Amino acid sequence: MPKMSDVAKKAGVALSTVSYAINGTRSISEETRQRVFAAMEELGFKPNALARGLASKRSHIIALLFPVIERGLGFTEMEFVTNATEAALTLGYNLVLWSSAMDTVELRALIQQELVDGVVVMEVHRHDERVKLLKEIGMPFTLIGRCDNNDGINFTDIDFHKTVFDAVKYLAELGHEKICFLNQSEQAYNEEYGPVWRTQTSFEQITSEFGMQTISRFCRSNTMAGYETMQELLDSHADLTAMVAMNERAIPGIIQAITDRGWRIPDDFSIIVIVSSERIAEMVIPNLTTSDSPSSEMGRLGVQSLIQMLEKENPVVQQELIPCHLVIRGSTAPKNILVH
Amino acid sequence: MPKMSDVAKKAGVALSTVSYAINGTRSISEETRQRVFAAMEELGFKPNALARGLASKRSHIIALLFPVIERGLGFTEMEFVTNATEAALTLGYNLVLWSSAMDTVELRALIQQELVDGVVVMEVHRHDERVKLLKEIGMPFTLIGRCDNNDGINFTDIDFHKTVFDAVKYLAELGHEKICFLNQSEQAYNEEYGPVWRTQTSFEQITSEFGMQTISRFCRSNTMAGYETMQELLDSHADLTAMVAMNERAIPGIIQAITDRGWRIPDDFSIIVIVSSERIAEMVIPNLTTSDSPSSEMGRLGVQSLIQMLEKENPVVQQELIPCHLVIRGSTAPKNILVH
DNA sequence: ATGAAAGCGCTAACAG
DNA sequence: CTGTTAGCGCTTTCAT
Repeated sequence: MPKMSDVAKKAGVALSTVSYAINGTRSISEETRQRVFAAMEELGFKPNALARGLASKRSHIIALLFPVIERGLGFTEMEFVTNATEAALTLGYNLVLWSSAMDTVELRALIQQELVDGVVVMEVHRHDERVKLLKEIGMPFTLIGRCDNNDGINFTDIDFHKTVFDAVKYLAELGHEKICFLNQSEQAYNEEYGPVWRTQTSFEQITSEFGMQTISRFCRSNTMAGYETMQELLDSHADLTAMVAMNERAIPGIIQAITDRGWRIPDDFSIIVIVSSERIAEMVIPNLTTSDSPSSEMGRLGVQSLIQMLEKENPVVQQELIPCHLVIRGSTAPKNILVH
Repeated sequence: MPKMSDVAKKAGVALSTVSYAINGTRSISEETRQRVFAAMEELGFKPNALARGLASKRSHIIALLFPVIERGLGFTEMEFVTNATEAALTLGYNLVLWSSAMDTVELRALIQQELVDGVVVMEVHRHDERVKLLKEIGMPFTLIGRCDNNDGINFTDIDFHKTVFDAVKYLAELGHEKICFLNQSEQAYNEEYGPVWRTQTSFEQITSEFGMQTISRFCRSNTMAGYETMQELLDSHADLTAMVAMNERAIPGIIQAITDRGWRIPDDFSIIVIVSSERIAEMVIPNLTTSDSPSSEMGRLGVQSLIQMLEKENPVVQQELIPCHLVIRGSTAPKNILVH
């Protein structure tokens, strides 16, 4: 592998000149620039990342604290990770994966290796130990999600309030008067996991603004839980005609419970799945009306935001709230005037 | 951040002694070892990854060439990535993500940065340019999947033949005589993408061994393609009673096409989805009989295999073939003796 | 069993 | 505009 000194020799310049030519850190006469690049080309030279990082104290590596599989998700995270990787690579960074389930001790140990320049944090909770740690250490970071107090903190999050609002509004316009919200697990809510906590809060507020009764349920993320929760729900509220759900894995159970009652979707019951994706929508027939998660965009933005704070001399605090995108498909319809 | 010289000073030993104590690269008296570790503890010292890598020429970073979203990608890949990350971290390595869609020029450029010690390659094709490149450069690598010629190459792959065999055998035992295979896209087959190519070949061979007619279809990975392909298929073969499918995203369309004919699953038609997962199985009611992909295991094994070849002085070539695990659920039943 | 010192391949003062 | 050189924080030979 050729090194910088080889390039310098071949170009007939000092080693540092090659470095400056590559990094553009100081002005260089066009002529020597040409010669240096020609020499690099000829030798197939690529700077050694480790040496560069050690000398400059910038590794050009960022870490992604990404979720282990457990909660309801899948596609959306994958999309997120794909786009984050792509964005990082495009900007000349490498993305390493760290588990979001890591405790603060493990996290601190990894950070102290000084391998990464910054961290993108997924699965953020309202009060997040990891965020506290990153702040304390002084490691640059950006959140996918947000905490309770976000002063001076970069984040990219879904606009859950607008997402819930749009869904409820759409159902209300279809004539539905009793709308239920089916959230993820109560445990996630108690842990104040952002998406679960925010959507719950927003739904309560929004239904009250609409003058509606607030009906909601927590539900673990699997088919059986969806079935049972939905059974219980319809037993308690026989006049329910619509639902907003944020629990992809419970969907088949929910649909089954509705079908078992002899009701049809969307004629007798409408359902919108929020923070979802086209792929989930198409897994079911009729295709689901969903509010699609802006995962790809967030992956890109999160990384870009982190990198700008690493590279700009005085970075601005970026706090982006991106709404989900409502896509109307086959699982929603005007309220059936015939009562069930 | 404390450095090694600080530890050495505090412990009253030479800098190199600290290094040897940490790496165990040469014997050290128990007493000094104690002192060194006490000093490290006290200072909260962690070796700098970049410096260590530069000096030792081993970064303890490996790259994962992982797929962009396009093919059937989803849960299984996510599981794979999660476990690979976990395994790497456990063994003291960091995993960086590189896109599997990268061409050989980009790949070469990244490799020449000498950031990574080895590469785990996903989405392997029978004749894979990237594999050729890695060999040529002399970069250690392991495949998730395999090529046509695997002499001396480490790989971890699914045992597609056994997977197809088990599925066909199970259906045959249920009395089904005409069984179709629904594969992924013809394009993937023409590109000789491992899973698509191998399952196709195996299915042809196995049905012929069973004395069955070989009926198969390629199908793009979306609901509509599934619907149309299934329509055409049932038009051509009205006496078909069972199917093996390796195309998760086409499933809803397939089911719809069956239902549209007035047939019920599994009474009138049985279906097994291979190289799938419990999560997919549960997305549909009745829950699908699937042959689950050993993604987690492969993620772990792939990484372990790569790391052993990086660390052992004379590594053995590891070539693992892992079968999918048939889980019988609600989409398969004995052949209905009443013809359709 | 331990120490001294020469790099690893770069970046970034410092000097002209 | 360019060259010289002192590190970055480790590993690893070479001594002792």
